[in-house]
Amino acid sequence: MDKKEDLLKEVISHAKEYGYVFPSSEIYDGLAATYDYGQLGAELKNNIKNYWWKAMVQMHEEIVGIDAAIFMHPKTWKASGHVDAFNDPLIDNKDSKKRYRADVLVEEHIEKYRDKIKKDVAKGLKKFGESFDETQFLATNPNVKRSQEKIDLLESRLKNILETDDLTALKAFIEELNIVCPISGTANWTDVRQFNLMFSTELGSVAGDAATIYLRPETAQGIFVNFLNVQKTGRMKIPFGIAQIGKAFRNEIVARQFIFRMREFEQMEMQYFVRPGEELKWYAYWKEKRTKWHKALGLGDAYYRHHDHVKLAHYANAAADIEFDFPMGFKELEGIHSRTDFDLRKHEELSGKKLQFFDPELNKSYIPYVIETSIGLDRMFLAVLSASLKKEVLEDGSERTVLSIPPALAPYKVAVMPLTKKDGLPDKARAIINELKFSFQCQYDEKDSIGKRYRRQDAIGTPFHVTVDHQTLEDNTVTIRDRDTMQQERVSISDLHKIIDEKVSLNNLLRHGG
RNA sequence: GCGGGCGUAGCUCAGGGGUAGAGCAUCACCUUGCCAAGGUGAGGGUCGUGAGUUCGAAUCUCAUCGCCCGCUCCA
Repeated sequence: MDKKEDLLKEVISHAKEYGYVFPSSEIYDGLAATYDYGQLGAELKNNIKNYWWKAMVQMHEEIVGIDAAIFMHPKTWKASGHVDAFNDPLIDNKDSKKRYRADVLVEEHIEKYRDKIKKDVAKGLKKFGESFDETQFLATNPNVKRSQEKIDLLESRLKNILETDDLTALKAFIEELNIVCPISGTANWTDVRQFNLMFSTELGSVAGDAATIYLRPETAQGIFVNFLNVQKTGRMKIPFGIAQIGKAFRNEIVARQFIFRMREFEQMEMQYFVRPGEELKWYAYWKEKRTKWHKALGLGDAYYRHHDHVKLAHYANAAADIEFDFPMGFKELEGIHSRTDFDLRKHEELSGKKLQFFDPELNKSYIPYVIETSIGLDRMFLAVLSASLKKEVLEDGSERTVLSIPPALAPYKVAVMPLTKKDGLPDKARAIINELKFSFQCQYDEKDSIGKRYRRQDAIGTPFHVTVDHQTLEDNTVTIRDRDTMQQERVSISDLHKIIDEKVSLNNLLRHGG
């Protein structure tokens, strides 16, 4: 465990040291759980986006991409369920220091009465044997009736309290029911506090005129509200998908673990619209497809595992996570959800617009079912970074730090360096860069010993290192060093482009993971 | 929010009432020339912030702020 924590620390400090990720607003002592992507981080992030976008949009003629606004009509969040489902009343037990959802505590309390009824039924069954009529028993047995009345009463009171958002009453209710913490066994509770998971802000510059709107907590809704626009203008036929990359905002109660859980984060989502009844087929299809996309990167299959949800969100009828072995252990990297027709149906209800597709084969209209693939870009970034960071012990016993980022994602593709900064070698190196820069992100470095420069490039993850030496001036050959094997090869300058392109091009990735 | 840890140079840290230190990094020059380790020199810190004690505080006291870790939510 300690080892794992240290690993995350190493990733964080490496990320900072080499310009991948900086703590946000650092000169003002930082802002909790907010990070800025630096000069190399921005490149890596863009490359990841690119790989995703091309694999999803470019490789699928039935998928198109959009870029919806972060601001959306407030009704959107009413429809999606975020307004109701993501306002959690929380309460802490002062003795055990554990935090609970206050409404869940009450529900669990109510559950006890349900268990009691079950026990009574079991008793009844035992007593009456084969002649036992459960329906009649439930309706007539005085114990059961008493329990049921209690359940009904408590449930309606809870509903009432939740609907009025009366936090004081909720705490009083918990105290009245003598609910205790399962850990400490005490009823020493803090006040109930509301945690709104959505960030609100004001739209409209004149005070008083302003309407409260939210920063989107997920990008998916931008796709759903545009379902009809895209379907009609793109003449899309089911099944088809809409992809989007964009920021989303969640006021997490606790945002932590570096860029794994941030309040401002970026999602890469695709909603795939299918015929009702065919959703589980497509769900399986996308689960496999997305897994392939990940594994094509070559970080190692052992880093991935599936986690199928047993407990499903309010909108889903099947859900699985692709989990990644982060420095903190296996955690969710991507979610594949079968969202049914929940979202479109709700939007249809609240907007009054018909969000359906006329299927000529079936000769009828229906609200499509949706399969969602949703990956956290920042998490993907962390996955790539943490799996790539290695400390190697070389044959001679010395150590090297290498960032073996998949070449297609690496910020710099090639470093070109003169062996010495004399005899015109720098000019020659510059000349090579001036050709390569049209295809690749290049870096020039002439400072320090050549060995030191190699190690610097290893540390930032540049896959190829080209060195110009005196022989270069005679026959136009250079040495090219492979970051991972440290092997060098002497090649002609005119072959450089081909050699590098073969390895850093997205094409190969897309062939295997697209 | 609660509990724990930590704030001294870009990084890692030492120092513990008497005017700020090391290693690495950075920059310049010299040297070397294919795997981070040569030499010389330079720049860089109101010791997180504020108050108190003291002749004197980076050091002691109090407060405050920030960051990190854990706990319930999620991509």
